[in-house]
Amino acid sequence: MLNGEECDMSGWDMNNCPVRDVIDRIAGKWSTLILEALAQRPYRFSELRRMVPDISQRMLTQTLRDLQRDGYIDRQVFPTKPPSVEYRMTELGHSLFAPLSRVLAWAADNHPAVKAARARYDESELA
Amino acid sequence: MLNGEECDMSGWDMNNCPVRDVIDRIAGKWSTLILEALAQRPYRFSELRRMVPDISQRMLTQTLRDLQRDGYIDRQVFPTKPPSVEYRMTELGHSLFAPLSRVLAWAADNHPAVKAARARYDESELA
DNA sequence: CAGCATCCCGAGGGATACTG
DNA sequence: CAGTATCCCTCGGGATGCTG
Repeated sequence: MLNGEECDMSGWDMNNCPVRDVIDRIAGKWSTLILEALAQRPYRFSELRRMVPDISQRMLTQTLRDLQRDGYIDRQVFPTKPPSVEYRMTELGHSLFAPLSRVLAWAADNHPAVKAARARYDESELA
Repeated sequence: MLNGEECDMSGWDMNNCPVRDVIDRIAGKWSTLILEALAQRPYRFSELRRMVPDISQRMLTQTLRDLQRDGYIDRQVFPTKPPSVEYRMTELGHSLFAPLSRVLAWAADNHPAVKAARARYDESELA
C-alpha cells in the first residue's frame, strides 16, 4: 500500500484496483452507520430503521444487501407471522470494523480541527 | 461511537453528524489515492497526475483543493517560470492517514475474501 | 413486518477546450 | 506547468405506493 504494492497508482487502472473495489462499498452514504450498529449486536430490520431515522427503507434494504453480498453481515429469516428478519455481523465484518472504527473515532475526535481548517481556508479565499 | 456517543443514529440528524462531515470528504473517488501518494513524500501537480493516471486534471485539482481545505495537505507555490506547485501532507493529514491506511491495508488483504463472498451470494441468487 | 417497483432529482465526476 | 471554464451524463439516493 504505502510502497505502492497493492494499489500502485501507476500499475492499476482504476476499474480493477482491489482496494477501491472494497472501499467503494463501505464508502456509501449509509454503510458505516449500519456497520456501526451491527458491530454492537444483531438487529432486526425495523430496529435498524429506528436507529438510523433518516434512512429510507429503500436504502436500508439496499445497503443491507450490499453488505451481505460482500460478506460483512448475515441475514437470518424467522418464518414467524408476521415474518421477522435478523441481521448479524460476520467475522469478516468484525475484522473490517476493527480498523474502520479507528477512522470513525479519528473523525469524531478531529472534527473541530477540520472545521477550523475549513474556516481558515474559506477566510483566506474571500479575497 | 460504539456506544452511540459521537454519531448516535438516534440523536443526530444526518446532515450535521460530525463523523459523516469528515468521512464524506475522504470517501470521494480519488481522495484516498492522493492521500496515499502524499503520505510518502511531497509531490508536484504533474507528478501526481502521472501517479494516478486515470484521474482527470479537473478532478485532481478539485480533490487537492478539498483536501487542502480540510487541512490534510498544504499547497506551496514556487514562482519559477513556468510555475511549479508542491503539495505536502500536513500533520493533521498524517494523523488521519495512520488509521486510514489500516483500512486500506485491510481492503488489500481481504479482497479475495470479499470476492469469494460475492461469488457465493451471486451463486445462491441465481435461483 | 420486511420488503419490491417506479419515478425522479441533484451532485459527482468525465471530456474537452482555453489561459497566466 | 498548473490550472480554469463548460458541457454533459451517469447514478446514488429520495419519495411514494404496493405486496407476501
